[in-house]
Amino acid sequence: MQSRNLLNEITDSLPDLNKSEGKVAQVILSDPEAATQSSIANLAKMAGVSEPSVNRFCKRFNTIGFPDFKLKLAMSLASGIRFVNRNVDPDDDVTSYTPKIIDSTISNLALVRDNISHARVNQVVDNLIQAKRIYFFGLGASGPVAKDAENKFFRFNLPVSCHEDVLMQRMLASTGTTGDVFFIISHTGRTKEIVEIAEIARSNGSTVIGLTASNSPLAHLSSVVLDVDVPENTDEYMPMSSRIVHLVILDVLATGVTLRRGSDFLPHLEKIKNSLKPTRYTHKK
Amino acid sequence: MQSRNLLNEITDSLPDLNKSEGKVAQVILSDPEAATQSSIANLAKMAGVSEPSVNRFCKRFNTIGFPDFKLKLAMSLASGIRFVNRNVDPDDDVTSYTPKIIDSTISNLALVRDNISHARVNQVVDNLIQAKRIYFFGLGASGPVAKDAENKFFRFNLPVSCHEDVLMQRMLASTGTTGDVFFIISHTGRTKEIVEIAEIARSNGSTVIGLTASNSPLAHLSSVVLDVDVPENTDEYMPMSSRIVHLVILDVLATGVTLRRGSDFLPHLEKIKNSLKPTRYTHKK
DNA sequence: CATAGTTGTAGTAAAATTACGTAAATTATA
DNA sequence: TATAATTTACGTAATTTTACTACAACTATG
Repeated sequence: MQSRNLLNEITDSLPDLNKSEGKVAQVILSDPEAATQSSIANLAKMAGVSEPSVNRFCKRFNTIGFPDFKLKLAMSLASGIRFVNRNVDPDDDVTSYTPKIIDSTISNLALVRDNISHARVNQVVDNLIQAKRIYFFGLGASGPVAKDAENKFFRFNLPVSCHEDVLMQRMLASTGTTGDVFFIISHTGRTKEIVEIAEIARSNGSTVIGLTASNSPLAHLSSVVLDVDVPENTDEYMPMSSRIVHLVILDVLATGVTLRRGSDFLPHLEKIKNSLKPTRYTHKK
Repeated sequence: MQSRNLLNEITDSLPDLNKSEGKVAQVILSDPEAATQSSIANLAKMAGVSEPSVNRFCKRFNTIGFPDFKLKLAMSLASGIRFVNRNVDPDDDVTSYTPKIIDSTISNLALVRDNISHARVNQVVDNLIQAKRIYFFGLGASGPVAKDAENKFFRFNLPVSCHEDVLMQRMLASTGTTGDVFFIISHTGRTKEIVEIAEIARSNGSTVIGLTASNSPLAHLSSVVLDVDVPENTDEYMPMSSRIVHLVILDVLATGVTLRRGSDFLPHLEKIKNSLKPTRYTHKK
């Protein structure tokens, strides 16, 4: 599959490689940038193997040959995945931490793009369209995400609301019925309150959609899970970018709903857009 | 500069190219993907020029030669910029609109990464650290962004608050003084209410930081502007991704503040993190 | 008509790939 | 457990492809 990242593929298949291929992998992984610049002869020397070994190594990863391999490698690097491990350093200055943070966000988005289950997305869109009511729940950092979701989805003339208060959430969950959709957003999927609320909602026959970490308690409880495994921020300096990923997934869902509604629905969106015009200063020429 | 995108560079320098170089550019721009795959001989034939012409073309763009050029080109493609014009289509299905939306977000982030003013970021970090009080203001879609910012910055022991209510905003702005920072988030920078509020704040000697579109009324009024020009969503199906960009910029600022605080401050962040532990189900082995 | 700039031809150098043979490792067998 | 048989891994050398350089011819411009 073209979709996955070449660098990851190499790392993953590291145990399956034989001796000389292993050496090649080592050299490439230790400095992928350099690898994209070097010739096959040079790389062979670096790894202490023959040129054909390098060539065979390349072909193992579904590339035509060495030049094609370098190309794919360069693309992997550019697609941002490389920055996964480039953490912010205590003595970084603006010029270095700014791109690092943006790149790490980009890299997380790229990961989601390549791994998200399209079937699940479709299923969630189905659920949202057919819902009698939709509740977006989130706590802490997911609170603003839930609010943003409300802001997006009310445009569809769907009965949406958003709650950040555990008591409200609990009450609503316990009065929900079949046809109600509880869309629960949680980075960890382990917050006790939120998990309990999901439980209550399910027990009343409501649909629970979890936008959360896979294999978390919330994920197991959900009717449909959109699982997002953004690497934990072990580094104190790295911001949590699961919020961003969650927001973008909500964008995807909103787009799915819009498309499903068909073009008849566009005038309605237009109307909402226009309603804001009088609140704005017009553009000057 | 290495930072800019090769495809853009080619497009921009299109008028300055001579005849044969122009032909080469045409062929490459018409199908950059193909260009990265083809040999110099093939590309020369495609463009109807000689091989050295292609080679000269490559060198014009600060590349060592054709292979290096292909590499850089491949990287440009991978960095996501290509998707700028790939809009969602009414008959797209999940498998096509999902990557389109994520890619367009990525592309916007990449743009910001390459164009954001580091000096301004620094200046804003300065302002935030020295602030007596910080207010985050946003309306509509920027409301959740402001809330997210509050969620981030309260961790720094800074006196932050967040307001989405125009009346509150107006009152706070009018009672602000020197040393107060009003951080105003607005996609358009043209919402009358928000612009007026910025005006009031400035007139009282407060610092106004605008996270908004360049050349907008709000941008002109601000003490410091972080300008973000995410392409307008002319397409009905495309979600507005300036929110995302705003959030990531706030991540950058938060990181800036953390770093400026120095390592003495890390235990404090750790404490906040730990305070959430009892609310979570622990990970099972 | 001269000169700077542009383009192509032909030769050369470099790089990558293939084919093949030897060595190592694995498995089977005595 | 030793050894033969077979597979797999690896490198050498030749071949082919690819890219680059030097130079010559052409074009346009003053």
